[in-house]
Amino acid sequence: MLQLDYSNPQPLYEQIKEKVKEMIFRGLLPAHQQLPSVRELAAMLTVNPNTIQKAYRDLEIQGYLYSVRGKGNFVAAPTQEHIASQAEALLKDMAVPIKKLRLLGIALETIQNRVVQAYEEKSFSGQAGHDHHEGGRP
Amino acid sequence: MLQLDYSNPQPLYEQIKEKVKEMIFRGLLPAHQQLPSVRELAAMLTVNPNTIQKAYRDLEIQGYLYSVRGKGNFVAAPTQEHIASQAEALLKDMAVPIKKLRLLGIALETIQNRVVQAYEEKSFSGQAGHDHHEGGRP
DNA sequence: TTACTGTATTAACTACAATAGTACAGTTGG
DNA sequence: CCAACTGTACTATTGTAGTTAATACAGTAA
Repeated sequence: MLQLDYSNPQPLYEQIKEKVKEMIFRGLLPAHQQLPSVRELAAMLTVNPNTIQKAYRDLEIQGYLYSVRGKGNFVAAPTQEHIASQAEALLKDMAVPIKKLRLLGIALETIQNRVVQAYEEKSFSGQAGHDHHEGGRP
Repeated sequence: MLQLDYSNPQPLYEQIKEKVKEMIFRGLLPAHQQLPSVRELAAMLTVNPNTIQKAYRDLEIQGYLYSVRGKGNFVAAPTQEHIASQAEALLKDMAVPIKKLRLLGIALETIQNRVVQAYEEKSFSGQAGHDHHEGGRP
């Protein structure tokens, strides 16, 4: 469901953020769905609760979650504005490699073909997990 | 000519590598052109010689430079194979944001429009304000 | 020889990522 | 109320990467 890669130089909390965002985008986590508690998810991933706390906090700041003291963390309702700003950031990211490719003398058509290819490709970490609701139980 | 950004979280040696690569791609540094010595460039950028050494070393490993003990560092002659592998890496980089954009529900056409836009844009590092519109499509 | 080149090594300092432990504040159900 | 859960905050410690610093060694050339 949420697998961490310790050989990845990317920080654990960044990996967690990515996974949660991806699950939200895929619709696996509907709006107002409660997330595992900081301590619970930390136990599931065998990382420190502080690491989860940082991931959740960042996601809250970025507008993906909202957190309620004493209750938990919940998926935020997506706004059109939020999606647009996320898309804009991603489109901007693409500009850098494109400009480098032009400097390398790569034709625009070549790039566009790969864009279509990437867009149509079955995406990364492909398997859909199943929903498993669970209460805390010692 | 080669300006470092200390507010950039990217390591100095990475910034230096990027700049040198860019100058090579732009043809400002022809093959076999001698680069500033490690100590000289370090003095120019007011950074430690070790930082320059690391940048040069990485560029040598990546095939951009060759270095001769006692003489200096020189721009390597570009090979078709080298360019192809660089291009492949950049194309691969583009795949990640594209897949995220699809998850966001962004249309392929929207992405492609921005690809064209980025490709045709003149500016890269530093210079802004010059909106030299060239070509364009009806 | 002298003065330049690249190269290697070690030490120290800083920042960040992560763990560990503790403490406090708010919610909820029995 | 109380116990058990939630989020939140803080300090201390470890490990690693980036950077500076200083020194040394090896090859080239005037």
